[in-house]
Amino acid sequence: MGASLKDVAQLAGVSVKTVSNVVNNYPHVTPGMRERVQRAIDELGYRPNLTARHLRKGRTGIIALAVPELGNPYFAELAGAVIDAAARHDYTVLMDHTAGQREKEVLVTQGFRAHVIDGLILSPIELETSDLLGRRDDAPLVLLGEREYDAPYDQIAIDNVAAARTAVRHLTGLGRRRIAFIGARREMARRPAHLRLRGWREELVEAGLPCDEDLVAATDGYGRWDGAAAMNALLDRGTQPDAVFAYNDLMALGAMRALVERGLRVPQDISVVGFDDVEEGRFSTIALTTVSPDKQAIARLAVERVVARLTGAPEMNPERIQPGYTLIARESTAPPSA
Amino acid sequence: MGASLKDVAQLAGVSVKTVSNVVNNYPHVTPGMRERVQRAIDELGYRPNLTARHLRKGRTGIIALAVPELGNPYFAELAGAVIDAAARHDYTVLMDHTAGQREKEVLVTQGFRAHVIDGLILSPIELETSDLLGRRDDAPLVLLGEREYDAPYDQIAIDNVAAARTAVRHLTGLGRRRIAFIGARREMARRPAHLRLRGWREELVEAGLPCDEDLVAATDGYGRWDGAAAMNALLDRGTQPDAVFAYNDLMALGAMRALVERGLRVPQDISVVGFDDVEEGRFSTIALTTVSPDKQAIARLAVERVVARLTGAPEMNPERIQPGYTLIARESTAPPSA
DNA sequence: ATGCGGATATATAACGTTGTAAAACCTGAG
DNA sequence: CTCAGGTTTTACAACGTTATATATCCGCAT
Repeated sequence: MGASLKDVAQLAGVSVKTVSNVVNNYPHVTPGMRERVQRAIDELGYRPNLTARHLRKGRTGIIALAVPELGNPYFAELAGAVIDAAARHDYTVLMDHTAGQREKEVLVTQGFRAHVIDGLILSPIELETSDLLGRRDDAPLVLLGEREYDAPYDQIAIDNVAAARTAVRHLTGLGRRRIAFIGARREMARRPAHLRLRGWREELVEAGLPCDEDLVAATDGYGRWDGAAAMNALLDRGTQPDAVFAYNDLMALGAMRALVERGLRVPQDISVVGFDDVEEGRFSTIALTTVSPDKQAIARLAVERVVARLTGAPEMNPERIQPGYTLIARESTAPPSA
Repeated sequence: MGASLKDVAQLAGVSVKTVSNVVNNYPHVTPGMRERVQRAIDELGYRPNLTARHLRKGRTGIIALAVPELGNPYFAELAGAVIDAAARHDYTVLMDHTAGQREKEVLVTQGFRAHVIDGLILSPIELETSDLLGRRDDAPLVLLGEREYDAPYDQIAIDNVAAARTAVRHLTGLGRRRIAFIGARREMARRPAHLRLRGWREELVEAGLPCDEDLVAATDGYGRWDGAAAMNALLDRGTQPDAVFAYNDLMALGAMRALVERGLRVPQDISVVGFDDVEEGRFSTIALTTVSPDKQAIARLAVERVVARLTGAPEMNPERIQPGYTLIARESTAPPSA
């Protein structure tokens, strides 16, 4: 197995601590000594055992990032950004996925991998506020995503209601009048927690346009397939929308695919707007109009927040931070063809 | 901070080891004792310190997975599969990405996070065989992906040459005659390492069709944008292919987008085949024909291999394992329109 | 010479866990 | 009442580090 400090010390004929001092280049070490020890280190190919260091220091330098599903490119892209941001602070990221199951989310919340992670960034889906209160683990926790929680933790998310309203306003501005919403999960269809749905509703009400339940298509999951199924369901039941606002890009893409299969033209017959600005939407045959949250900022802020609590200001007041977003109009939206 | 075994022992009035025995439910513990200790555990909210356990046992239960880029859905989907496979063996996955840079790949190879990971699954891009020889770290290493290495490590990859030939044969079978290849990295264009390129060439030669350099479009990266750029370059320089075989789905999708923008019809004017079977391709407006490697099998085999070396058979002979693949014909390929 | 102070090296004790070996405790047979 | 034989519990050491406090060294002023 790998050599330890002791082995190096023995070979160099010095004390263990001296080797440690060299390894961590502690200032007060004679150049001669430093070289002698270094030679032994090289000869044995010594590499410090981080596990031991972790135990001694009580810190591991690892942050966990728990997302529902890596297969969703939004989370994959976000994960990449988080890994980079963490690296800038010398932290490593341990990935986990919850499949959007409440049970797993709770598990992650309650000291998952106790003591091996210094902090946790979680993007929950089913988690409830009550699950958060009475949390025992004391590792800093930052929440991401669409849900808002009444709990003392940092939450980083764009203003989903406003963003959704911007998307819908884009459609109404184009002259669309029957705007459907795709992606309310069945169980939550009428819960206020669904911010994007709320934004859709608010904007339509304000514009004096219909926003009845008929225009809302529930889904089971958040994937392309769910989007396609919801779109088909909507059309099958006779709803005739002239535009669709989807909960996310994946569902929007699925919906577009369903529309094309039925011979409907996007954007002329039905315009489509997504949410997330996943790269895939940019390169889709019909490029997708979407709401683009600032993923870099989200990742950066989340990491900074965790790191700040870890180094120095643990009792900092929890905040709700709202990074920016932009609406990116592409090919999937246009005025109705006369 | 969290309570330790010592705290629990003190509260329960027993020895530290007894508490440890209860925690690990060691058989020889009196029911009464067990209950008394359990009560103390609950009262203090004790959670075992995994770091200490790791140090003691010399194992962490963590395997690292290093991929070039999480933003590429192929790797994201693969990562998901690896995480699941690892979970089945009670291992956790630490993600890292190398951005496809040789330097980072080498770093990962040489005992990255020494001693905190038990094993490593790496999907290299630029890594050379020489980087692998003389590796000092003794954590099991499994290599994934298109490159083949002459080094004593397990390698898991589908038969890329055969798979590429299958893809090309599909095109020739459809009556396509000028089949371009997109995605040879500039530096490697003529290296034998590029298995998919080799397959393309072999199949064309055997079919007596042209496979000159003019039909090969080099790229810098592996993304959608690179695919689009390569496609445009190909057409700009006057090459007139009637089909394109792309190194991966992302590039194929980018190429399709470029073709549509130029007013060319897919599949009629130019047919397109990708590689990876990323979900995105299935839902693309023009569903993408592709080679589908068995990702579940790849993930499962990689994890099993690592775990096997970790538990029991460390000196097992390194093997090259080839999981299966299928060609999935969808809408992006068809016979030329007369 | 003697002593002082700063720089360099060391011995020892933790961090929280588990393996080992030995101690304490039972039970029932002689 | 004693002791063998088993079960249950304990003390102690170790995993590889680093912090603390202590020891050693050196040059230089007294």
